[in-house]
Amino acid sequence: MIHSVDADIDSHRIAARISQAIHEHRLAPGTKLSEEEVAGTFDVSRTIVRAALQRLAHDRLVELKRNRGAYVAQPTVREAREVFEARALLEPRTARSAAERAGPADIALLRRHIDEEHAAMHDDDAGRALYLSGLFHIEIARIADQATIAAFISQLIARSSLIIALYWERRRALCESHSHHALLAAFEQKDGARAEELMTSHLVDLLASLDLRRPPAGARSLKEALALSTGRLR
Amino acid sequence: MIHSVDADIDSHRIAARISQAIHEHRLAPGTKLSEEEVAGTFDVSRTIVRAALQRLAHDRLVELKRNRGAYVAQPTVREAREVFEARALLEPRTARSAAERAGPADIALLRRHIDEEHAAMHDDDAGRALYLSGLFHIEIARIADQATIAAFISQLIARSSLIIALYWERRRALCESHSHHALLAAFEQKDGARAEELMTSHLVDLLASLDLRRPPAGARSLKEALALSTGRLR
DNA sequence: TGGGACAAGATTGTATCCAATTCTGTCGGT
DNA sequence: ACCGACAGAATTGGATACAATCTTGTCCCA
Repeated sequence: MIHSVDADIDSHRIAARISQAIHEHRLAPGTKLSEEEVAGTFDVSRTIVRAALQRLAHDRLVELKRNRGAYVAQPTVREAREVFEARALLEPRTARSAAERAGPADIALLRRHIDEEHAAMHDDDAGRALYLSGLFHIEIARIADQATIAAFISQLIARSSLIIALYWERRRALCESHSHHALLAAFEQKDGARAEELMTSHLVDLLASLDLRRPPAGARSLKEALALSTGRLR
Repeated sequence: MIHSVDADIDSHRIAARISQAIHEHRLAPGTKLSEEEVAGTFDVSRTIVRAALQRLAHDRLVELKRNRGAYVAQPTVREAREVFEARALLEPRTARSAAERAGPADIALLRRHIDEEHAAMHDDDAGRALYLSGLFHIEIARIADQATIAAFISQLIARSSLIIALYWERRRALCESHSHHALLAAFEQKDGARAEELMTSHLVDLLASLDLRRPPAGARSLKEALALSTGRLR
């Protein structure tokens, strides 16, 4: 599962931790990631942190502004559409082939993911639920045994997490577990065609649950966040 | 075209140069990229080079071996299949939407690419022809106006270049320009469906022109290269 | 002659240092 | 009171120095 990467061990670990924090919505889009602060948190030198931030920047999870530091990315509306466009090309066919290949162990694993997702939901830990929901998709790519595509999907799902943080319409119920259950059923029956359809509509639903009209909803800088939350200033 | 990246300017430039060299088959798979050597070549410090190599490693163009340096990647047979699998998911639909969106300027640009490709071919500069042939695909993704997908395709094409270096069967004529001409015709007629079909079969042809049975054809290390080229060792 | 141990050299990994740029707060002018 | 200029502080960018690891060559012994 964890294929030991021969590249920078620590920077990999730090990038993974930050990535997970973003995924769980514990780091909001726009948050500044000061090199020294991160270095202090993980007790390494800035050199390592810089490598980690570069890696995250390459995955579009953070944006590096020259001489100004690293910030958790804030996908634009356009980027949001592009991410879901890419997912629409990759995930349905991948789900199909995963459904056709899935063995009992794979299905058990997926079921465990869904259960954990439920548990997190019940604990009102929406962040963790979102993270697990992402893992579900990544797991499917892994089952399809396509590491290259899985890497792409991982990146897209991480970015989706940011998009959800910015654009999710609270009004609409997201209710991912329903779609995931349906997908699991298709997997159990090795019904690739149905898995492909379900994944397609799942992605459509997800996109539909976003409000991609004008405004990037979330707090992007502390200043702006306060300005917005307190109504007009003064 | 060149949207000024706010991240490391020099490291971006160096990564691009190395990437192009790989693309043009001027750097063979397995070649070691010594930090100091690269640093000397571009007259910068190792710091910059390390950033560039990390970037290339993220794109799977080089492999970073801990404490042992950076080497031009040598995709396995499995990776080769995966890359073309991913291309098969992304490129046809992208070609379709590009064909439907392409304006006269886009078509002129594509035609210029094909012409340059011909010229390179005529000059017997197979490396440059291959590079331009890759640019043709990337240009299509750009026309489709999907930056995210375009980035994925760019990476896949770069890796394809390595795959071709390792697995291309010289016997079979590659004759990319023929396929590219046909695609261009579909673009001129704004025939998205046809463009999608043509791209699919183009990719199938490309994959078919490779010899993905056992052996990774190219020279991977100097030692092994000599061992192979001189027959049995003394 | 072949193989293993050891030492010197070379290369990468990380930390630290200094320069360059940006940010912040203050001052002075209008 | 508002705006711009300027100085100091803080932060990032890049180079260098040192430590850790690997490679290479030699020597000794079986």
